[in-house]
Amino acid sequence: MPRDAELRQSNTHVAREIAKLIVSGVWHEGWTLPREIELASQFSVSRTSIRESLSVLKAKGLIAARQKAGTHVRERINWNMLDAELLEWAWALRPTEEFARQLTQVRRIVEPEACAICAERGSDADLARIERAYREMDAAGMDSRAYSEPDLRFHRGILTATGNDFLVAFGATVEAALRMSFDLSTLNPGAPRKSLPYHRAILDEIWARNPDGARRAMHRLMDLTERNIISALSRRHGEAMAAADASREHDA
Amino acid sequence: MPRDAELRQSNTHVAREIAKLIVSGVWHEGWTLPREIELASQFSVSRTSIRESLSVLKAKGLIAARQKAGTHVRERINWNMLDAELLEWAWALRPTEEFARQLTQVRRIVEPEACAICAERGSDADLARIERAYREMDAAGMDSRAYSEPDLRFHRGILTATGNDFLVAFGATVEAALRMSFDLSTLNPGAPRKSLPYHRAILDEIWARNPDGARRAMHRLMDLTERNIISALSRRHGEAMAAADASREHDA
DNA sequence: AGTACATTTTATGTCGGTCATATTATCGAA
DNA sequence: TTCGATAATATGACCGACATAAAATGTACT
Repeated sequence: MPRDAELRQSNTHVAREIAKLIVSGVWHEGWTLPREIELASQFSVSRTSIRESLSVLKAKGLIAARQKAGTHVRERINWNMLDAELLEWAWALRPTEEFARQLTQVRRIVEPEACAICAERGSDADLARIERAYREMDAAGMDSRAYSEPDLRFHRGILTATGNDFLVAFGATVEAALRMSFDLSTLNPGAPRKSLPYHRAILDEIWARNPDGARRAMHRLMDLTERNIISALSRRHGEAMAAADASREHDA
Repeated sequence: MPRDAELRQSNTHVAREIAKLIVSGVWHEGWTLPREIELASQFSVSRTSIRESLSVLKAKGLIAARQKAGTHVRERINWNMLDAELLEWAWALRPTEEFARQLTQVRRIVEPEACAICAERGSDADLARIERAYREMDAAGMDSRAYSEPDLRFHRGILTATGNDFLVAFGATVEAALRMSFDLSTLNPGAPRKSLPYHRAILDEIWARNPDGARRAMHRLMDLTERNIISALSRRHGEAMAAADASREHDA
């Protein structure tokens, strides 16, 4: 369990907590955060650990430090929102509809084009890898968890097949989007599974070395994904409303 | 001078050096790097400083550490190549044609779409900001340095106007591409300046709230940029060849 | 011999403290 | 009032020790 192990480590935990305060806006842009010693006592860790946490957040563009002047929150424009951990934290801490909308919008821009490039230039070995991922998705049945993992490999496979390191790096964004879908799949069971034939269509176009068709097929999958996310979120919204009504009745 | 100040700081320097070894492939994927104590003596800094450097590289996805097992280079798929510093390092350390090609390819995918969204949804205040950046580009004349800075603001302005945090984060990639163009502008003076009317055309389409036109106009700018980069790189290649010939003559 | 379990080893993780450095803030003299 | 010297202070770097987890080794038992 590498992820859990990481979370258990104190510096990762502290980094996450501070990131939470920043991403949620409690510590807004330009804000000078408490001195390292004060942070250390607030989080009950040593100054060394605080410094390691801060250096992680510095690396992700959230904060910057200057001697004597202190450490301040950088403006959003410098935040590396395409970073894997930051995406994970942002969704886990604030699973908003806005986040989902924006993430889906970026996927719609990047993935169809990547898919076209893959159809044009992907090696047969790349395509075989994607095919394997597809078969595992098919074999997963209705288990969202078992479906989600090869699904990510399918999309990462396409990005990797482009041979473009920056598109490969975009895999972190896709991963975040799929995690989001997975989180919402309890509200909309079976929705992921419905995407299987769309994946088949994409793969067929790629095998046929048809860039335009591949782009369109990926675009249709993005449409479906967007519809699923929106309906899951509105359902969540509805449940929240119902819960509020129930609590009002209970109060009365 | 925040950038210079940062570079002077020892942990940033060490992080850059180690990143160089990893990005250039000297320390390949899966490689277990020397123990922290050994790194400390190699780089003549304390273990504390090494640890801060490593935590930066961990944050960027280049390496991962496990107690007792050591620290290893993660596979490329986990590298956050869209990170601002990593982009800067990668180009500074290995200014290859492949890097330029890939970076340009990603811009071609993202920026035209962002431009269309900007034309559709950007606020008048957003557009005014882009207009101001354009005017400063115009006023910069033939000075590449003075032209480059508002150029970045122009493109960042479009990304910001989309209201999408992930597209905003893509600004780091655009920044890297413009820095690359600037570095190559000594080989191809005046090339950046030729892009001015293309920027005007983009702005006109955005003001006209014409998404399709804006997308096409941005696409034309990307075409021009790609041509400029390729010609500068082939010129550099030619100069390298000439230098090799000269040295051969000298040897003979 | 081979396997399951306990023990040792070791590299990263955490701690507290000290000193260095840069930059802000303060104070004093012209 | 302004400019320059000085003091205060928050981050940056260093050190040495101990904690922890996991790999490697050793040991007992089948």
